[in-house]
Amino acid sequence: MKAAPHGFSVEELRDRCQKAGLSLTHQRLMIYEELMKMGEHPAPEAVFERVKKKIPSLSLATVYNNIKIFVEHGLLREFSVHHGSLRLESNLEPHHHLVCTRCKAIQDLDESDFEPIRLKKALPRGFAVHRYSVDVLGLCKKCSINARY
Amino acid sequence: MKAAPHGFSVEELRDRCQKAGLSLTHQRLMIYEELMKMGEHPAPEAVFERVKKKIPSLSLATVYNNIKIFVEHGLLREFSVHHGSLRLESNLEPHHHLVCTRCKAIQDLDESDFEPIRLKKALPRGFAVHRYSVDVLGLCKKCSINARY
DNA sequence: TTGACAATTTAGAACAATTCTAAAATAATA
DNA sequence: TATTATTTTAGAATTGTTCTAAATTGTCAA
Repeated sequence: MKAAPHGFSVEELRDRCQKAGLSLTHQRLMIYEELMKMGEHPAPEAVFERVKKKIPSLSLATVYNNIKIFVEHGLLREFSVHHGSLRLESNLEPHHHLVCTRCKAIQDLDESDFEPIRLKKALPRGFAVHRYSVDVLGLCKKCSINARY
Repeated sequence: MKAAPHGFSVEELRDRCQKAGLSLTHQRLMIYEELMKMGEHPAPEAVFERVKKKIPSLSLATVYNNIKIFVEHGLLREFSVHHGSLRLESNLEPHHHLVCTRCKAIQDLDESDFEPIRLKKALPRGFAVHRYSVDVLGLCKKCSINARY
């Protein structure tokens, strides 16, 4: 559970914001810094609570706004592509997925299409592995064509 | 986008329900069949809309109920571990995840801990791969201990 | 086959996560 | 410093999901 020291310095962030036509507000900076500090795949609510201690006037909408902006500008990523609603899977055979990050389409890939997944190092003690799930992430044909507008 | 012919026949389903102490209602059967037919990683709402055409009195709660029951009994799976809220990722380095399906905890795993992911077959034409993401799914130490009560 | 009991369904309320809105505040830039 | 574009804010609105209690239906033993 070690926190990783990710992210840009204030100067680098200011630079990137400028290039992207984004104002560097106090809120934006504090949210960014907290996100980088937390490192534990936090939910927006958790970020809000932390930053609110430093900026009591902070609005939850501001946190959502900035998260969206950070993601759009590649400063941050979402853990999973399909956060919005539950997606179900009737295929119980071992398999993996081809996922378009733009249109969110999912396609199954046979497990046998892959070389076996192998770890070089041992996993944390006590973790009982049930299965591996590989997502091949990218843009489907349709979306890669539309991407260059 | 081919639909896969998953799932049990009515008789097999009746059998499994009986063994699990579940009634085999008309709604349950229709929801199950539709789920197996859809195959496209549907959301609950989409299942509801389809089955409602056959059973107009159907309630959305029934769909959610049955999905939960099917998942609990291993007749169905969730596409990705459901966190209920957006989870963020500040680590932009290539890496993978260790995920506990019970407590939903996520831990990063260095990409270098894995042998390279390799495909045996070509992916669908036109798909532009950005990255591979491996989830190692199972129970963390704490949860595997609590699991046997 | 029926009757009793348990399981399920239903509609709508409740809840949680997220987005929207419009006015007020702030940052960028000339 | 003034102007303009961007951002923040609070709260309302929306969406996805769960809860509730009454009505219905399925199961099983007699």
